[in-house]
Amino acid sequence: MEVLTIHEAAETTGWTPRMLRYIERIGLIEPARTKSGYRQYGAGDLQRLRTLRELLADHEIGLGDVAFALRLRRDEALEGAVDSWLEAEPQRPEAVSADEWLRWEQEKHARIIAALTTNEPMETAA
Amino acid sequence: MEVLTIHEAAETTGWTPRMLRYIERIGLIEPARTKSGYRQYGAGDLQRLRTLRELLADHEIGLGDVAFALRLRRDEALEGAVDSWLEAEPQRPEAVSADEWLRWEQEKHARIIAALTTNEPMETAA
DNA sequence: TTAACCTTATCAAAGCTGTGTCAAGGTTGG
DNA sequence: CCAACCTTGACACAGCTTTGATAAGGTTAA
Repeated sequence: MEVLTIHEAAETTGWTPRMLRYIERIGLIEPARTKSGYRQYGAGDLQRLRTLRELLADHEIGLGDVAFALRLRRDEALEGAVDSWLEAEPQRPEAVSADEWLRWEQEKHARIIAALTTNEPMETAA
Repeated sequence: MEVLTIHEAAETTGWTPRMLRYIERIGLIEPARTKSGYRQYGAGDLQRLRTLRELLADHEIGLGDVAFALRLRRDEALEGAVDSWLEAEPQRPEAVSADEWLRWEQEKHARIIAALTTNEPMETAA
């Protein structure tokens, strides 16, 4: 047996067919299709569906959260913007003047751009 | 003028006081407090409130999304788990046997751990 | 060929998010 | 001391997310 239909995949992973379609729609797992459009879940898809369940349960997060993490990873501009915003976090308000903060902000952007163009630490190629 | 009250902060940032409390409750911006509990918004808080508005508008994301990104950044176990799950993404199902996939999975964890303990590319210290 | 699948689309309900408003009470500055 | 703030908590509502059910129709394998 090479690939499973949506009902079979649902059976072996604990999701419902409905949810498998939903998970696909939000971009998390997009199985191959037959010529006529039937979904074909391969071994990798099944494993990912199972680990997805664990991920959600273990950390009390939702599908939307994982979808957002995926979006972050695919949209570098977004990731940069979010990271950049979060970066300023640990500042205690009293500790900085508006001026210092602005300089920090500008340097931060520079740092992030530098990091983006310098680091490519984890190539996905085997 | 050093710090602003919640209504003043709302005024100058375009949020409502209600939303400022909400933003605090989801962990995004936690202003200092006076001894008696009044919120004190400093220059940094105000700047972050303004850039937060931009961030949401520019990228069509919600406060909950930013809150999740913050959670990712604070909970390394969560971040590792999510990244690890997303990592397997580009695989085409037909291309891998279950065996190969499992090995890939295991190596991936090793790679991620290695990366975590090796890279500390962006120190937040000035 | 036909039963048992699959597809997409739609209606629906439960729950969460984001936001307003109000109440009961504490703090503060003139 | 009191008007004008602030606090938390609650009720409420629109809109979105998550999930199920069902319908109308295409595909497939015995």
